[in-house]
Amino acid sequence: MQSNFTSTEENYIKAIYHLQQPDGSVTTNELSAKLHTRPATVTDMLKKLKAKKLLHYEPYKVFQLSPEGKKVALTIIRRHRLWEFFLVEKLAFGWDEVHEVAEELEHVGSKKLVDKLDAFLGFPKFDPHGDPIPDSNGKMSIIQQICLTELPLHKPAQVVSVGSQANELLELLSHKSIAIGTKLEIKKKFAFDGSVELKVKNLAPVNISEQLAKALFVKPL
Amino acid sequence: MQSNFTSTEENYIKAIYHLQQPDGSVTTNELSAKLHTRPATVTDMLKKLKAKKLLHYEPYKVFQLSPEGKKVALTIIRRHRLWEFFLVEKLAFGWDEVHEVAEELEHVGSKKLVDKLDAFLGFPKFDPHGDPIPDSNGKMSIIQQICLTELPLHKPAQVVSVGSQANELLELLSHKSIAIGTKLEIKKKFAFDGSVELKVKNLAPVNISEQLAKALFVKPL
DNA sequence: ATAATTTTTTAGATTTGTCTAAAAATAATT
DNA sequence: AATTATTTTTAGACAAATCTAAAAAATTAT
Repeated sequence: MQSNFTSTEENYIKAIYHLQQPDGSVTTNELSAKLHTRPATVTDMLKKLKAKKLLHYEPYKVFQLSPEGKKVALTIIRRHRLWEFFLVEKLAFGWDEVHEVAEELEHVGSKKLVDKLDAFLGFPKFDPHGDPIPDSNGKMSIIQQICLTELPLHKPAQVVSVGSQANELLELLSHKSIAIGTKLEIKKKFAFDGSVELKVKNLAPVNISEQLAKALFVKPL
Repeated sequence: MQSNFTSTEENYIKAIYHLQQPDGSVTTNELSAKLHTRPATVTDMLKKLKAKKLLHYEPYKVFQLSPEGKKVALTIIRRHRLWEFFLVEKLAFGWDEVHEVAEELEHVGSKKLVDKLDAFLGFPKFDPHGDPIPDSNGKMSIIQQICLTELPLHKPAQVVSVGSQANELLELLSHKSIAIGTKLEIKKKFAFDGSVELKVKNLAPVNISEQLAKALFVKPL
């Protein structure tokens, strides 16, 4: 009864899931870019995933996961986010250095392991990046979060997630002393370049670029 | 600076290490049997490991790990035993059901992960089967343990390790209520079949076969 | 609507880890 | 010592995941 897909297949499934969120479909080129493989390689895998009934796919058309594929994706995401939580909460990793390691741990498939880990961690609902952790049935909590660019001036809010796990982003955030849970408010918006001036309690105001603001998601308080 | 061997290579290295203990050398057939692959397949891998300077090997001769190979083996064994400890102590796995899962986790190579896990667990010296855990330099504690077959009559002793992790063995031990740490003594030895009668405090005497006695290692108290 | 461009797929090759069958080397027997 | 048996290696093939180069389909532009 254990899933039994290769790590490679799992990586494709996960990538398709993320690209098709919330309800769209995905193209060969998008997936090829995300996984850093050539389009020809992607095509081969699409045929394999279709044969395993995980994917709705017809040649030259856009594609999306089947319900079974989506279920598999959620179990992989569950494993990934539980391990991230473990690494930060128990092993004292920085929240910006867990992604690569979790990327490996997520492919250990034992359901018993994952469920016991979940229990050991106290059934956490969100990972250290603020992303929801699916439970053993694939259900996730939804956070009402908005992009920092949509936060009104002077409205207190708390950072709940970041738009990607790119190292460059995480490095910049740590440099600016911004992390999940940081409470902040916007003091000023600059129309010229879209940059905004943030105020975090006890810290000097910082100016962040529009790109960075777009990668931050907050919950108004 | 991360090792960077494939899981398959790591499995060969580990198997060679165990077969060559304490100082002997290994044959193609032995390794083939241990890994359930054909001798021809083993030969291919031996050439690859030799090319990577992990193995002393000449065609048609017995072989053994080079010092570098041994170092790699010890890091794999370290990972395996730390994860076994984690699974039993933190996730409440039975000590007889952790082997397969640890077999997967051991291939996650991040040194930082392993060292932080080690610290989280309190730098344990022995895994749940009583086997010593190498430290981050590859050093292991040695236990002065003897085989149960060598334990004198009426000498109290404590089980410290088992000869293999075969499921059949672990099942039998759990049926007989014998585990690592169990204190026992031998009440009688039967010359006819080598079986022995054991007494564990608060339990009725049990008779165990010679095969089983050979798989149990104890520390006289 | 036809031509040009982009996207996607097909075809053929490569690497890793495996296999079977046959050949070569070593070990055991008579 | 010569023959037989066993062990090990070589040779050739296959599946998985990747690549490059070329062909086919779809999209965009003129």
